[in-house]
Amino acid sequence: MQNLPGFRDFYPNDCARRNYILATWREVARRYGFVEYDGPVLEPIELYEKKSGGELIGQLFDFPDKAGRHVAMRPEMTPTLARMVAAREKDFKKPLKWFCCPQFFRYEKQQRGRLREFYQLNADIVGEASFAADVELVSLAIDVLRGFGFTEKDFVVRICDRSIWVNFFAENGGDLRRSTEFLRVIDKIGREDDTTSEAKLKEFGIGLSRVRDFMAKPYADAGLEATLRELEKRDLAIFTELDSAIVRGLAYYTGFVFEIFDRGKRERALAGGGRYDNLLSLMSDGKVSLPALGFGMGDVVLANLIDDTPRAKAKMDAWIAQEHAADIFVVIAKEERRPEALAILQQLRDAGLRVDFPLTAEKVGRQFQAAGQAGAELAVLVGDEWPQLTIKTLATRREDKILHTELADWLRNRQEGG
RNA sequence: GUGACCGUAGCUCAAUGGUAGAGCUCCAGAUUGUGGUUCUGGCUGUAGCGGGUUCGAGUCCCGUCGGUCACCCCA
Repeated sequence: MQNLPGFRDFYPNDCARRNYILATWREVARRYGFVEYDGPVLEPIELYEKKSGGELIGQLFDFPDKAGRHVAMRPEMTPTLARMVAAREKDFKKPLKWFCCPQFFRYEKQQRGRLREFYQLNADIVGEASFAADVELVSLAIDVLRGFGFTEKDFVVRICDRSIWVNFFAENGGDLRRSTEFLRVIDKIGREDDTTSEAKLKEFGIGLSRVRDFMAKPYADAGLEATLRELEKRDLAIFTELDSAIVRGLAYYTGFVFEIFDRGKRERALAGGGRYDNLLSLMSDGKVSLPALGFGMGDVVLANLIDDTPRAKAKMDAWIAQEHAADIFVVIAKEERRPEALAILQQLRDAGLRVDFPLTAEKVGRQFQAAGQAGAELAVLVGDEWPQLTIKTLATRREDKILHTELADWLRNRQEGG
């Protein structure tokens, strides 16, 4: 039996890679004062129909459950977050700084950087309308990537504000009721050929050349200017670029938006997000109205970029080696001493050390080989000299002989000595 | 969902339509109480699956499943 397309088996090394990514996400998010939350993996389909309907539904893993409820595997977190916040909004001091590392499911044809199952860091700030929240969120996204060992040479954050396009639209005689439609056309300009874009823009009475001119000159409204200045104060401006072409495909974004790309342009977007000040009100039928913003960063593209970037790869490999390494390997040199060796083993494990040993009788040479493969620092050899032990430091091959009753003290001294 | 290319050992890959191979990994020995190197030997295949053409198919054709890439979409 093969696994389903777009779904992954996580063998120990794959699992370690995933854990590294999740651990780094969590570590940086906590450094920023974000707290972790989570919700159900399975939701009623209505939750996702509410926000946009139509196309989104086609990419859901959805099915009837045994009671006939129409349910869907979660494809994103925002609707769940909106429901959770709406239900107990008054229990939490604003602004909320919440993050989550959920596994998502989307029925799409997989290719590089896109599977049917993936993890995504989601970080959201709810209840703060000021640009300071925009800066905090982008800063978190940048520092997460720095946490993986990336620098400004590896990625760039392209930022924009949808309001500059809404203003442009109004100044060019556009009907503001159709501004969302207009933004969708702008979003696609880079991906569609010019004749298609030209034709679409004609519906709004705007020429492609005028749009191109607007994109070409650096422009920022007052809010975006403030955001950029603040990023400079945090020394994070080197990671960012103003880019009028970033408007994001989703209809619900209301202002500040950003996307993060690798400089080599080999991968899909690493992350994307923005402000969605009206979404909570929409999702809660007007019950709760709070400004909000957030971003998502997926593990698949991120892992590709880590593999492509030697500095980041080395950092990950070091973490994994550390995570998997045993502290001590107990070598049973005389099988008759196995009971004594097991007592030592238990004593060491009780002390919180990671200790491995041969489950069945093995040649000493093979045991040392296993010790090396386990990444152990020390081998504790139990054999003929009992009650004396031989402790071998594997990296230096140095050997110390001590009484087994002195083992705990010996280890303590070694640790204190550095 | 549409299109292109690909599918041979656990992994990376060879072999004009003519008896399925190599490297790595793994296992064993050289070395009966001291590892990573080296040397020697060994295991592994329904050629993704199902049809067809042919004296003969890993090779050519069709279908199907899976993979990769592009389109689409990107919550």
